[in-house]
Amino acid sequence: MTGGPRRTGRRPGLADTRGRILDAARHAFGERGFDGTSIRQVAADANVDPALIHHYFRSKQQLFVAAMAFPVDPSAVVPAVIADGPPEHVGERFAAFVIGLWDRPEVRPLVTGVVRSASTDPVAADMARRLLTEGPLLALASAIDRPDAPLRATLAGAQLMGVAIARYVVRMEPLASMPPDEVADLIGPSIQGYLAGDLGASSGRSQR
Amino acid sequence: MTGGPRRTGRRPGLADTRGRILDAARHAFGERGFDGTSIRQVAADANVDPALIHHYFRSKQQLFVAAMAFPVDPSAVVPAVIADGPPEHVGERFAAFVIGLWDRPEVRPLVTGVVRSASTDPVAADMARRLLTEGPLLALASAIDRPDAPLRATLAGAQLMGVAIARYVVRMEPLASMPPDEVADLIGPSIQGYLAGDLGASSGRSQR
DNA sequence: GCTAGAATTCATCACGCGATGAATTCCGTG
DNA sequence: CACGGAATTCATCGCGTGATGAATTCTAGC
Repeated sequence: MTGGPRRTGRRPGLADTRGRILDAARHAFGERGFDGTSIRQVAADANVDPALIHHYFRSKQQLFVAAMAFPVDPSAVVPAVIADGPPEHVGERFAAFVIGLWDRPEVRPLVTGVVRSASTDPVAADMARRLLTEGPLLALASAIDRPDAPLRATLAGAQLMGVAIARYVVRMEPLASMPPDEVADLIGPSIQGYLAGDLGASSGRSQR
Repeated sequence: MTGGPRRTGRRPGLADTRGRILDAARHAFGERGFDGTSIRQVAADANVDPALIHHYFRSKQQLFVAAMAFPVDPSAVVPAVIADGPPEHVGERFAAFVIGLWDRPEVRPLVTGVVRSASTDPVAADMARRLLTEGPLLALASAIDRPDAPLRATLAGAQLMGVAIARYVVRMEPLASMPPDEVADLIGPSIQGYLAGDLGASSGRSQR
C-alpha cells in the first residue's frame, strides 16, 4: 500500500523460471497450437512478464522448438524394438511402443502441439515429418529386408498420425478414451502389414 | 488522373462477386487454414473490398462454413459403394472412392482446409468429425453385419485422415505424388480389415 | 424517369499480437 | 564491500486483425 509506482528490476525467490515458462508453453501449444497460443498468455500462465520470454528464448518460434523438444532418442528405440521379439510382429511392438509413449502425460502435449501446429507452421510441419516417417519408422522399415522401405515408412507413419489426430486432437470415440494397449492392439496388424506385408493386395500389379 | 478522391458506391460490371469471394476463400483456407487466412487477404485475391465480405457472409466463421460446404451427398454414396461389387472388398471400393474424390481439384482445398483448421477451430473440428467418421463411414460400418460398428468406423476414419494429412498437408513422399488409384490400392486392405476383419488379431482377447 | 433496394467502397475502431530497449534490482564472485 | 552480469519489469512501437456504419452508386421494377 505504498502507492508509489511498481518498480522494475529483478525479483527474489521463485526459482526455475525457465522451466515454468517451458511448462506453460507446452501446455498452451499442446491445447491451442502455435497460432492459437500467444506469448502474453504463456507469460500469464507462468506468472512472468512477457518480455522475460523473449529474454530466454529469442522468438516465439524458438520457444516452440524448445518446448516441443522430444525426450526420447529415436536412434535408440529401433534396435530395441527389433531385438525385443519375433520379426513377424515388429510392427505390433513398434505400435505399442509409440502409443504407450504418446499416452504419457508429459509427452502428450508434445504430440498434440506438433500435430496441431503442423497444419500451419512450416517448422512444425518439418518436425512432424522428421518425428515419425523420416526418423525411426524409416530406420525400422529399412531394417526389414523388403523393397520400398520409404513407401512403407510413409504408409505406417500416415496410419499413426491419423490415430494421433483422431485420439488426441479431434477426440473421436471410442478411440479417444480407450486404454493405450488396446489401441496398439487394434492398429498393430495394420502397421505390421505396411512394414512387412505384401503391398496393395487387392490387385496384382507392380508397386510404384 | 482526375486527382480527386476515389468515390465510394457501387461499381459496374464484374458479376459473380460472391462466387469469386468463395473461390478465393477456398484457396486461402485450403493453403493456410482458418487462422492463417485473413479476410483482407481473401478480399485482395478476389479483387474486392474487405467490407464486402462482411456484407455477404456476416463473419469469418460463416465465410469458412460457406466456402467449405461439401459438394457430395454422403447419404447417397454408401449404398452405391455397397452395391458396386462383392462385400469382401467393400473397404477397398470405399477407399478408392474417397481418395478419388479428394484428388479432384475442386475438392482438395476443402479437405486440406477442414483438416488444417480442425486442429484449432472447433467448428472445423466438428466438420472433420462429421465428414468422415460420423457420416458415411459409420453408415458403411453399420451396414456390414459385424459388431463394434462405431469402433470400426473410427479406426477406418483415422486411417483415411492420416493419409489425407500425409499426402496433402505434410506432403510426405512418395505418398504425396502418387496416382490416386495406387494410393487407394495400398490402403484399401487396411480399410477393409478395419471395417470387416477380425479386430486386434495379435492377441486373442475380447474386444472393448 | 423514379425510386427502392442491393452492391460496393471508405474511413475508422478497438484490440491483441510479437518484439524491442532501457531501467532496475538481485546475486555470486573477488 | 564492490561490482559485473543475470534476471525481471515497464513502457512502448508498429502492425495486422475482424468488425462496423455511413456514404455512394448502380440496377431492376414500376
